Amino acid sequence: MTNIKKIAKLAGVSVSAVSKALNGYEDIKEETKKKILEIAKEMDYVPNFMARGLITKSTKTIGVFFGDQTNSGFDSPFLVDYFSSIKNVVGEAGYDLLIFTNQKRDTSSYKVMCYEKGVDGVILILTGNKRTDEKIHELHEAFPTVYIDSLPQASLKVNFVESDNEAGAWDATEHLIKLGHRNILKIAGDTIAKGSYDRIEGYKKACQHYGLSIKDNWIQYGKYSREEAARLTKETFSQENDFTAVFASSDLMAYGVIDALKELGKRVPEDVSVVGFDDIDSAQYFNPPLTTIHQKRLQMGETASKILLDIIQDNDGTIRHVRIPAQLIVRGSSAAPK
Amino acid sequence: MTNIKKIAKLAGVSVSAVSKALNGYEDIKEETKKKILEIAKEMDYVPNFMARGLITKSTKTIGVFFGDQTNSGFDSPFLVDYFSSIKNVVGEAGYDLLIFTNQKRDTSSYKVMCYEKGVDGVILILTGNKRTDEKIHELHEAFPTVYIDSLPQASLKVNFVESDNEAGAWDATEHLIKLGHRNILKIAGDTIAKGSYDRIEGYKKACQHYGLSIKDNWIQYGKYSREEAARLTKETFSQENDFTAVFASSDLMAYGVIDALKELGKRVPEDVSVVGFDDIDSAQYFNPPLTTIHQKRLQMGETASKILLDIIQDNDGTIRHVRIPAQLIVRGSSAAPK
DNA sequence: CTGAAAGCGCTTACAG
DNA sequence: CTGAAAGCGCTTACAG
Repeated sequence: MTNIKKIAKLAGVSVSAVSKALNGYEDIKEETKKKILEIAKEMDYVPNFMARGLITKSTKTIGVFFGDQTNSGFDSPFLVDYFSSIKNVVGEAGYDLLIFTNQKRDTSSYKVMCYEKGVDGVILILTGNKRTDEKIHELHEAFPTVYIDSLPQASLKVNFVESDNEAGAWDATEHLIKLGHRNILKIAGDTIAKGSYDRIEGYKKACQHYGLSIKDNWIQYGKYSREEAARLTKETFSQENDFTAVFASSDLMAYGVIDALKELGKRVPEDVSVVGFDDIDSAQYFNPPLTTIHQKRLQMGETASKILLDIIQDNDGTIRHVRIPAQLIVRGSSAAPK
Repeated sequence: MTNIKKIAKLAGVSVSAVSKALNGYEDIKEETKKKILEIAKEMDYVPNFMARGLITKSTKTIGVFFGDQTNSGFDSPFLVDYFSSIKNVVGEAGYDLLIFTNQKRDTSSYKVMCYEKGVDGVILILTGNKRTDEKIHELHEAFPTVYIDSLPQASLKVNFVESDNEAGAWDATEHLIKLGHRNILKIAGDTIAKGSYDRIEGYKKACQHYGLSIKDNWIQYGKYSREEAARLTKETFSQENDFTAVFASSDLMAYGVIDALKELGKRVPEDVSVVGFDDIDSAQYFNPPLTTIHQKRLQMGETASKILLDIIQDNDGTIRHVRIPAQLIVRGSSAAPK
């Protein structure tokens, strides 16, 4: 490939002049500039981004970490939406995306990985079990960072965007209560993410608000796994058989619940109503079509990207925290109890 | 951040010595090496990858282009599987992924973009309408490149991995014929990709093999769009009403066909059988569950990544072309005609 | 307006 | 084994 030096030689000017022409500086004669640009074009000049980045410390690249966790790699139904919206916003602003996949390096520090690749900012998505407050905080101190969803701890002082999980869980629970259900089993997710707690909170508060008292074993932890949710459902129903509804903290777990209910010879929604959370693509096609809480993932990705671009341009140190409303979608898996 | 110079100073050695220690060279005293490594660790040294890349011309990064096309951005149901498998293979080999999203630059040349970002190799996925033989060929000459799926032209001399589309289409058609169908409408995709032609070929050849004669208007082009497929189905059925089966070149189009048939008051599969192609996630949940051709996308991504890593290590100029078998999955949308 | 020079942080022959 | 030096391709004060 051509470099700035060759162009300078051909144009009969200095490399500084070429650099200025190429970067649109004003203090250069229009004529000289034109000539340089012509030659550059003729020679198919492409700036070497590493040489440039070495000086400017910018690579026009956004780093993305995601999915160290079961059910949240690229196989997660959410990721597609997040990526698609991030891609658009960030792409329009002139950035490419660097996805950290290298497993040969020491992955104990997000910060170090970012230094290594020289990204201008970072988006963290569902970074799973391996995340810790320290890792995220260290990163946040060193790079413009936005966290999407699944934050380890509520108290963490980082920029982040999430669904309003508590309100969503409240709406799901209220929906069941208003249909007439009194005994509602909660299949919760794991306990590492803020969102998981919020979905339990919403359930508890709605029950309390409507005067339903919850027994200890009414909240079970299904690890966001279809199989585990099925197992728990069977186990819990074998101990206590008067549940008329189940509220699962994810659609995948709701599928597991329905699997189990079918095995137990219960019809959904005639015998037991089931509500999920997420509204993944297949939820509308499931049999029965799943009543669930729709997460506005595109909007979440978009919002996170915009915040990140803002911070990259001007980081005033303010911590931003955006909560996107989630929406109850009533489909065929919920109905009034008999 | 610390650099090599500071470490050299602290260790009381030259920068060359530090560089050698850090990169595991042999011609350095064990004792010196140890000391350097200790200090580097103490100071949280991270090599500057841009300075290194400037010299080594390697960034340990694989570039990915995808989706300039309708229905094939990150919103494509396939992409997830491709990415997930690429991520694993490439990540194990010590590479990160650079996704070209920047829309502010001139995107007329893949090659130029790759030079700009300094990637070590490239994977092209479903790069849609904007792709041309020249663009792809130019890239192939300059960088280790593998194309997955959706190749513009059969003749193109590039490394690529695809499903065996023709055999898959043959199997789908044969399945319908063996059920007893004689009048099978083909809703094909667009006409820019090799795979699209192959799926038509498979249909034609199977029909021919079993002595079915196809009329001209039995092959319609639905642009891989659910809506367009629905429109075409209604239009074609209004002209000719004796089809007992439809074979669509994608699941999304099969959904569109079923949408249209429902509108026309036809039951699937009782009145008309429908077979799709792809086996996207929701196909099994659709009502009725869709009979379709399963593409082994994970295997495709894996194969493409392995080929790419091979080429990066040792490019002998051989063009590799791998065809992965696709598999008929019989579900509820196909049955014998009445 | 123009160019010589320093420098970003590293690696790589090469001389000792 | 060790270090001085050149150089990767660029940008950025600075002097003229």
